[in-house]
Amino acid sequence: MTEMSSTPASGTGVPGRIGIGLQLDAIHMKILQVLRENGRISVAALAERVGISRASAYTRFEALRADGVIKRFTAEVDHVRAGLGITALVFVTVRQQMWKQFRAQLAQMPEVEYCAITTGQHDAMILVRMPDVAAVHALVTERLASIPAVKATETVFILDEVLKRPYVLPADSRPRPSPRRPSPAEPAPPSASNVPLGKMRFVGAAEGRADLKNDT
Amino acid sequence: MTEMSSTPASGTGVPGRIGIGLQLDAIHMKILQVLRENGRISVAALAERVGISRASAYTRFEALRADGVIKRFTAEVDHVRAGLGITALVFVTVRQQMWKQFRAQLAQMPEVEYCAITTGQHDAMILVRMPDVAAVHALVTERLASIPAVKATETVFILDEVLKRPYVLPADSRPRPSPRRPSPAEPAPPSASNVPLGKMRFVGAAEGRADLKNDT
DNA sequence: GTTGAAATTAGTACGAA
DNA sequence: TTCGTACTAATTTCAAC
Repeated sequence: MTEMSSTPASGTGVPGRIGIGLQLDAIHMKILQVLRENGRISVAALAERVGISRASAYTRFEALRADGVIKRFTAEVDHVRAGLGITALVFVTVRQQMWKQFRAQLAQMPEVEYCAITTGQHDAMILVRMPDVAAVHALVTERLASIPAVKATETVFILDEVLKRPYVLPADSRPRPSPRRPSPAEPAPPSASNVPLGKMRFVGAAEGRADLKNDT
Repeated sequence: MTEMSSTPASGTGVPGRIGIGLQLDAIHMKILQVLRENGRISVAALAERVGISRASAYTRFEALRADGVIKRFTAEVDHVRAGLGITALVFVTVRQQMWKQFRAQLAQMPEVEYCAITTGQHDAMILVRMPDVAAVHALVTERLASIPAVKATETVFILDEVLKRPYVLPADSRPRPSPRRPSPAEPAPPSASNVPLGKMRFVGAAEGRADLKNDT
């Protein structure tokens, strides 16, 4: 009832993709930059730091949330302090045409913090946080290995997390003129089509992995 | 500013480990659980959801922040919407005794969202977000390859991020009795010492990597 | 640790530029 | 659109229990 960040008071109540039309300008970026470092800042303070009025800050803030640019606000918890001192990466090779099963099983594993489908020799990378090494072992050998969709796994332990930035924004790399396509006048920067990707030494996705989401 | 081990404004101004004395109980965990999903919830609403009084919620909230259990509050931004549509993992082999250099160079690369030191055949894993594939290529071949500490890299693209949980807590796996050591009476669960780690198929850290933080 | 007050601040709804 | 102001509602703080 007293939730601060509920989003019922917006026009579109569509759960999926909404508001793809919001063009982000420099002020939007600045707002994101502040918010990713201090997610609990008041909108008034945000307006002051960005250099706009409070009313504008409220409007933009709400627009960013409604459009899905800001997906959620979260607290970063020290997992060691919370009792999960061990972090491991599990690289999974998934049996073809069983991706749907794999995803379904993952959803039932709350200890998995992150899972990404990747190119390369493995199909997916999973990051898990566990109280001890034995728990990782149990997870991999008992729970993951018992999933039919899992063909093979390779586990690696994280010794230290050097850095974890809240979120990377384009402004971090270099001030791009605008998130639009470059005008035909200026010399086109190197694109994916004219760059020697072979130098990157990455392995393409295994065959049959192109269709990730619609699978039996 | 984006180093992980920063300790924001709190009573004790010690930069390193502070407040190691806070023992987390079930209510603390519940607070973390709520806060990781909704970082902008008011303390009043938090108290209501957790089932304690407002004052207690404030006390515990502040204690969690001061003790570093809650490291920061952040906004999760849709990187695609923000103009960074490509995510890649770069596995780096670091030249021995050049870890300090490697870390220093990483600090100057804002496009790096995450970096972890791992066991296995590679030494570090970096997650980068870029506007296009060409930018990844440029980063790897020009910026990373030019670092003396970097011996070799292997790049993999992320095709889809299946899940990203705000933060995993022990309560997610199963209700553990307490984050303390088990009493001698109960049968000890399998620990790291008596578990066949060989079945996990993970490769140990390369030699000379044990000393990660104090290096020349 | 909890309840209930006051003081402060946040969020909203208008106008005007 | 953005800004500035006033109004309303909420939160935070501080008191006593």
